[in-house]
Amino acid sequence: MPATAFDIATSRPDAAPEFSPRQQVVLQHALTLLVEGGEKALTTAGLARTASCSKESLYKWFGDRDGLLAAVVAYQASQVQFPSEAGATADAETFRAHVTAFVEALLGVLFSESSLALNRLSIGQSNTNSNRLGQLLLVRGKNMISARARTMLESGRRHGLLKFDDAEDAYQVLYGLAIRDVHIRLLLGDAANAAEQDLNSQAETAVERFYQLFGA
Amino acid sequence: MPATAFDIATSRPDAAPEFSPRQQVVLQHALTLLVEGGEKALTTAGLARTASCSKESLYKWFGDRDGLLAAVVAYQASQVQFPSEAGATADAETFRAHVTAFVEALLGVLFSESSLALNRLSIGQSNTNSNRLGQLLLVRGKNMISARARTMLESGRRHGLLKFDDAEDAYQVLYGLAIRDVHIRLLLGDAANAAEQDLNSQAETAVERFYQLFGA
DNA sequence: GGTGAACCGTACCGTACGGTTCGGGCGGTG
DNA sequence: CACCGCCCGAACCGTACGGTACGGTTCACC
Repeated sequence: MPATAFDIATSRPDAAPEFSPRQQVVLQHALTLLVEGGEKALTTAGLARTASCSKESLYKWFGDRDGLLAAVVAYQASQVQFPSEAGATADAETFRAHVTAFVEALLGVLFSESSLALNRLSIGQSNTNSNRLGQLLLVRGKNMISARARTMLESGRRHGLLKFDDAEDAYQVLYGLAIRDVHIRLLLGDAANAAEQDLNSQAETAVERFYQLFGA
Repeated sequence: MPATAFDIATSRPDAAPEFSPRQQVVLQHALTLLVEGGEKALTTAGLARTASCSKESLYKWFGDRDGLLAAVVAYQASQVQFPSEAGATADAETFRAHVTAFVEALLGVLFSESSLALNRLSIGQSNTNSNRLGQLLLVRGKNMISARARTMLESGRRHGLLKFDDAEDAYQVLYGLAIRDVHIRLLLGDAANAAEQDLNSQAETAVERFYQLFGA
């Protein structure tokens, strides 16, 4: 029994499921279908036709439809990469620039069509299946990012650039200042306005306010 | 043709669809089914059985299943009531208390099981049906609340208690400070931790930070 | 008492989709 | 060449659900 849904859900978050190239191509097709038409558009027959594979292979690789959905989530999560923080706490200037870059990358990920599609999918399934998808997205997505953010903020605190008691709390404020209600509006199908599409200036404004609250 | 889905979607947001008492009972049953089991749990046959009505009546009242979903959204939106702001800008103390109460009410609504269920439903449908549900939720829910908030904040500015350029921008910051990532986590099926369930203290912290940024 | 509207309960139909099975093609290996 | 594993394409099955039709009941009104 190869990489089935069960393995994905229970494996360590940092252990990549290592889909074969062929499987990754299929998962990319599945993701495209999801982005275009939502969950209803991702049928096993439709995916088999689009990806030129047989339904038999889909069931062999992913177990069942839920396993396929979980695999899509895991696959896209593995595609997301954040800029590394190679010693970016040199001085106040570069640290703040680094924080801004982090926020901009966060906005870029959360507002991307693929992320929105998978969030929509997971949210739609969150009260069924013992909520495997939602947990998967939280563990492989949000928690990874939040961990990265906390270490970054704590590094700033150690260098006397920031002041806060709880890094998680500080990160949540930064998140709120940056995202506001844009994420939920996009999830509901609303369109971002011009200002909200300028991720760089959005990030700078958020960081500016964050420093007003937590700057040393 | 009575209050069909089409009427609901195109009618003015402030024109209540005026469901009959019998229909409201049925819609309440539908909402309960949604809260308990998500969209999949709301089948026409299941609702007819639960609410002791006939499918024929459902289709007569609401047109089709989409119309039923839209009616549930409209019904629950009409149930949400915010505390009135009867001259609450008397002095700085009571105004700030009023802002805090508003934020607490906002948290209470957004984190309620019915609101979460309807947001999940609308988000899950947001890339189908020309996105009627999402727009409905935005217009009847978020926009109403945001309008209330803006007038409140502008009243505070007129009285010299707050300082900002754009009321919408200020409200978004207040929203972000209060909600952070809790909403999306709850939508994904995560549970709120102890601190996040204390809506009052959450609201006070958010307002405290909001005043640091926008207090006069 | 008669009439008609509203409604309930149930049976029914068509379809879409998840999941299985089968025949056949293709490439590697002894 | 024979065998075998992997896979494609297509046909097939069972079921769940949206939507419709119909007989029977209640009740208001004349």
